[in-house]
Amino acid sequence: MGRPRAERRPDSGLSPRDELLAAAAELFTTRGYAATTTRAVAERAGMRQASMYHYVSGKEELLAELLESTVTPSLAFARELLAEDMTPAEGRLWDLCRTDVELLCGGPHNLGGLYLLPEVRAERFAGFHAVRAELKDTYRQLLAATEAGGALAKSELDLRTDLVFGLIEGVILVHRSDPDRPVTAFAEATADAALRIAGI
Amino acid sequence: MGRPRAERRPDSGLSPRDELLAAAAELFTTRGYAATTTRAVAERAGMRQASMYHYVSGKEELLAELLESTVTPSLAFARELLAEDMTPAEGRLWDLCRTDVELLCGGPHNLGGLYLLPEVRAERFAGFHAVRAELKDTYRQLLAATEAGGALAKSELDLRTDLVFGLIEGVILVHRSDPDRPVTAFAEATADAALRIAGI
DNA sequence: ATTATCTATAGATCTATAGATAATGC
DNA sequence: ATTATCTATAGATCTATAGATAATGC
Repeated sequence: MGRPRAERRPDSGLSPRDELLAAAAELFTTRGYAATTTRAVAERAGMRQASMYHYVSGKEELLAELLESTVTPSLAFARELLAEDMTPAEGRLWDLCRTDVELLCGGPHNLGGLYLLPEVRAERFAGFHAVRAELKDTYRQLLAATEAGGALAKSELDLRTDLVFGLIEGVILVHRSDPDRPVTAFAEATADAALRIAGI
Repeated sequence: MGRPRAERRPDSGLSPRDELLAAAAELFTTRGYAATTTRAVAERAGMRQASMYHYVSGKEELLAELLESTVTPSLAFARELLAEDMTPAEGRLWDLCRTDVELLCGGPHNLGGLYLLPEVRAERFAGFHAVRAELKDTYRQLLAATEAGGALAKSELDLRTDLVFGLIEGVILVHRSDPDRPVTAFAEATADAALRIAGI
């Protein structure tokens, strides 16, 4: 109900809010955040610019929600893995790496690419940064639980964590310059590489 | 000569054009390209907004020039290394990785971070992409010249090149989240990691 | 009556040009 | 006379609000 839209389109199945999020995801990742106007987002979602404000307070809210949606599933999986303390840490770390690469490269738009936006550093997105820091800490803990990692001094452990985490996030850049690469094999190869960096 | 500036400042030693480039480098990397106004760039360079147009045609020209200045030195060094075909390729690859990490993390602003800007994909910056592709190809050739690399099938060689190159560029992200890390040790550790990924 | 949408627009930018001005050089 | 700079501004945005409208539900 409510006034009909000016331009009717086939039903996407998504709620208007989700249509806005999907439109924002595509535009933010391809054109950038600042370069994307509220009009562009609204129109791609099938409504007029002003109608967008019925669902969200503005662009910021869209970016904040998209950002969190990229890390939250990773963190959930990472925590599951961390809890399984009877399986060897090596295999769990490998699983985490593979899954993260698949999550980063899997979606329709390069959602991980949102993390590259300079605006993301703003205080407004502290929530995202907190979740990301937790995810990184899970990497550190898994690394420390491996046989090779258990022997490391703290500073060396931190360094390896940064290198492994950097490799995984660097995947966003690789994916950006070659979006059509088959994901599964690439995710496994990256996980292999991560373990080699970790010293396993 | 010419009319004096409205606000006098201590001489930086740089030409006005270079002051504009330096200002743009800082603002583009921290706030992003689209979010940076011509006024912000000009004013940080010590002149009024309109005066900027006496030196450059607009923001695009600044970004194009900054981008090329980040890869050109890398490529020059990479080519030197490629030519030294009596020294083992393993050591040369390590040198290239180390030097690139130092170039990416060394400067005053996170200049490598420019590469993360979504706007960089535009056709306008084809020159930069060409130079970057050449640099990546040098990585591939060095890798192929190593003992481990010589045995690889083409697709496997390409994959390892992507992983190594991804690790190096991923360093931009690591550097962004921790800009104060001592660069030299980090560059060496990253080069070590790159060789491990390469299978050496 | 409720509500999802629309149209219209005020106010705040931002870019790029036009034309004035304040130095130096000849 | 030359030139690096300035001030002023036209034209083109873009955001967010105000208020109208066209559906459905009761």
